[in-house]
Amino acid sequence: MSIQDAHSISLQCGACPIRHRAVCARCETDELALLEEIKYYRSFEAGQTVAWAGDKMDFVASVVSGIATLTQTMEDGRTQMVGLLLPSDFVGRPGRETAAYNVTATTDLLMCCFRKRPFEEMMMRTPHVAQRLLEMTLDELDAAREWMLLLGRKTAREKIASLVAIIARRDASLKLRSPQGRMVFDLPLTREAMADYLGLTLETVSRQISALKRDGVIELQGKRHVTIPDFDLLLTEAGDDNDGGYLT
Amino acid sequence: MSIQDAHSISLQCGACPIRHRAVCARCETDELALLEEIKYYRSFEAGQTVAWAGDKMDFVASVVSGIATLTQTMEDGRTQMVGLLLPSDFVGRPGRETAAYNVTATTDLLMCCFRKRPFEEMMMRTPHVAQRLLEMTLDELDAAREWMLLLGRKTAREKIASLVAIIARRDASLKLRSPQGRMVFDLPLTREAMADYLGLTLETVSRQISALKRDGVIELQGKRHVTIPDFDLLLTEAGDDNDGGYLT
DNA sequence: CGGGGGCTTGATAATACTCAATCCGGGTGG
DNA sequence: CCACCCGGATTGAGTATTATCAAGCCCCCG
Repeated sequence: MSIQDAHSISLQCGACPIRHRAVCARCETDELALLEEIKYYRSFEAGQTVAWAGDKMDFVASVVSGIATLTQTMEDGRTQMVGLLLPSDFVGRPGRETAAYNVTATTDLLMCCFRKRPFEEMMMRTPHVAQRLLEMTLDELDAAREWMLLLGRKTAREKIASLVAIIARRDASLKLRSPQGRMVFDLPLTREAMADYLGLTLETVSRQISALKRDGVIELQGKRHVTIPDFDLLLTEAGDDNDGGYLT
Repeated sequence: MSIQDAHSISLQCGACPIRHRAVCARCETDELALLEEIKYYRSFEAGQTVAWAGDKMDFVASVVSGIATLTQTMEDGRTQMVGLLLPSDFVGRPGRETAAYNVTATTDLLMCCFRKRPFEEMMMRTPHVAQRLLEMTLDELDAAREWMLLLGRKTAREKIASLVAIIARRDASLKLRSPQGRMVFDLPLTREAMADYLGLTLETVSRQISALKRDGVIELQGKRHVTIPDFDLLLTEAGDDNDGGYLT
């Protein structure tokens, strides 16, 4: 999906790559037709800002392709990432007028947007959108709580290992594989973005990546391309409980 | 509301102190009647565990009075609080069989419980419960993201000031006041619980409380009773943006 | 070949942690 | 009634981890 496409085509919902996971996943054919009427596509280049915290935001959207981040900043410039949005993830809050966070495209990004007002009306009338949104929000809350454990209690090394594991898992799920054994993928984030995710400085990120490489937990081809020789080892380094769970 | 009451009386929803803020806030009279049928009260003493992570949990609940915490722990014992539940807050996730976190009563606690199955059925049939739950979950997600900024980027001093401000705000909202000027209230958490909230050690919590006291940002009567001479000063210490916002 | 962004590495400093001793206040049992 | 005890809290000394400041590298691209 190239950037230009966004202006020239109107993707059919039935053929949408995120159809089965997005906020519209539960919709019936007739509901989909309603969504089809109010949706439009917007694209952003890597690095572009989608919205600034406090901006009026008159749409909500699903990420179709690419990656976006939600970040919060303090007056002195300290910034913390509070959301990492991958394809099918939802942006914006029904019932809120302004953006609560900075939304930034970290790769080229395509979003499926709905004007807020019609979307809210649709949520009132049909239950399936609201049901799916609740489910997705609960999942996000769980992810946020996992993230809080990482931020509050993990060491720098564990934080890096955790982030690599998270990305590995998401990549595997995209490829419909189970995360285990040897895995190969790309890091979609700069060292600075990783630092903002993990509550570290970019120097510490760099050092710990080097350390994990030295210790054979990860292998690097270039700066971004990663090989995990042993996913379980990575999980151990992340401080995650990787024994048990599969017997229940 | 004493502990004994939980076993002897069945509070009428119409007279419930959290009626206007809880998951049932939007319910009509007839929906309330349905809830009334499936609800029951449970009480816990301060310190008791409501559920362990991984336990089967066959109910969801609203906190009626008292305070509970959600915590996550790593194998080596490091623990991070990921939720602080005050009256009207909701516990449990529809559609999930087991508890995802440790739920602990930090004060005497009264909960209004619904067996999961009937509650889920009710969510399917009537929209008002699901709508309110979505709203509450979105609010919690916002709070979690604010919390992430705190954990990832704030100094120990800022963390303490932030926590005191959060508690002050909630206490004010309970008393239907706006948070400003001079404020007096109790800290409902031990130093250790604060440390788990903030991702610090209890020694650091203690030291920073002493420092804020020394600097006149807070005053203490005993260990728990706090006076804030100037709420704006506290917000400044918390690193929060306290100018602007009230003009929009 | 030069420039620049992203990244790495090094030296030093600051913040928060660890280990340890002591304090305080409230409840209990002699 | 008072001494004791205990959990929670405070304070101190020394250490470790991570941040800060700074220099330089790598690789792509013009």
